[in-house]
Amino acid sequence: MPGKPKRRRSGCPVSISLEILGDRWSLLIIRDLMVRGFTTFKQFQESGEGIATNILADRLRKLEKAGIVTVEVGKTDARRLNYRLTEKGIDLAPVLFELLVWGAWHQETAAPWAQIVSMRRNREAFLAEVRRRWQERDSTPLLPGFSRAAKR
Amino acid sequence: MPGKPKRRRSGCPVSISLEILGDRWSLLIIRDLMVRGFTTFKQFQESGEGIATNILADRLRKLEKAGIVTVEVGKTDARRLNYRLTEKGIDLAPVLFELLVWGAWHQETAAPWAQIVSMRRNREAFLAEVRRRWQERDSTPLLPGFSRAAKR
DNA sequence: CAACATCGCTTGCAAAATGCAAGTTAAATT
DNA sequence: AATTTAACTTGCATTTTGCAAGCGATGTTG
Repeated sequence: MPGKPKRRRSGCPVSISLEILGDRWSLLIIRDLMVRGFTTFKQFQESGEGIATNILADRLRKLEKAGIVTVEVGKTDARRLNYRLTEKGIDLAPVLFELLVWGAWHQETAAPWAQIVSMRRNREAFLAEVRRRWQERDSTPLLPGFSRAAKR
Repeated sequence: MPGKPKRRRSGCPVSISLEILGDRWSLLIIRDLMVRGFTTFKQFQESGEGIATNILADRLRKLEKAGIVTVEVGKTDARRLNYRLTEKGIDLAPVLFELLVWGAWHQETAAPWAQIVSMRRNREAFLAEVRRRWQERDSTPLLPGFSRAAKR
């Protein structure tokens, strides 16, 4: 049952988390699922970050194997696959939240300052809202994209 | 002054954070600096995760350029370089905290369950303690290592 | 219902990052 | 003076990433 034992670097929880999430793309896909309301391959592809399709396919497969996302065939269009976060996936909200706050605080980003200050002040409310949306399958964007060529 | 403009994927704070931290090693080094009290190249090298020395050197350089760590020559031994987190670096504590909690919760790790429960309950106190230790240059380990061959 | 478009990939190949072992330099220790 | 130690660097093999093109199944259009 336990597939391949997959050699771990250590038993440290941080290290184990990073073996799944420690790359340039996985957490961005999760972000798109979490706060942008994306559900399809196409949307990730056009998210503005410029991920290659082979990498995207690979990451989605790995995230599914890791139990972070699920896929199901579209009801009305069988070509379309709908990706969705699992509970394990939505539990990454605090990680993404802290990454966002840290980046906005210490780097130059496109995020408006006032919004960051507000998010920091209302951390719990924000995270509750993220979870509520997930539970209710509400896929209206909670945060906007910040791509250089934001086609909106 | 702004060196090379370094093409960014987008202006999203999460994306920008991941351009610095999104790999398998950077956050582990930061973890070692933050809660294990490591300060030298040698210590990182022997941390049990098995990082190669060329990669370690590269990451330390990048983290320094990113303003996350500083280096200074040892007072008593001029061979020894002491690495230390900057304030920007210690501000990553919440990110690491959430990664640790998520990993311990959803994956099989070596972290004792009771300790995780306790950490979750006392998040603020824990983070305050991390910061206190940093300010006071207290480098006694706050959390243990979990390497398979933990030589302690 | 035939032609065309769209979705979610796969394939092939070049370029970059990573991993491994051995070597190097300057500073300490014996 | 010889040896050890710390912090790397170098060379090379392997792996991962990036880019462009192609492909099969499904859906839409005239």
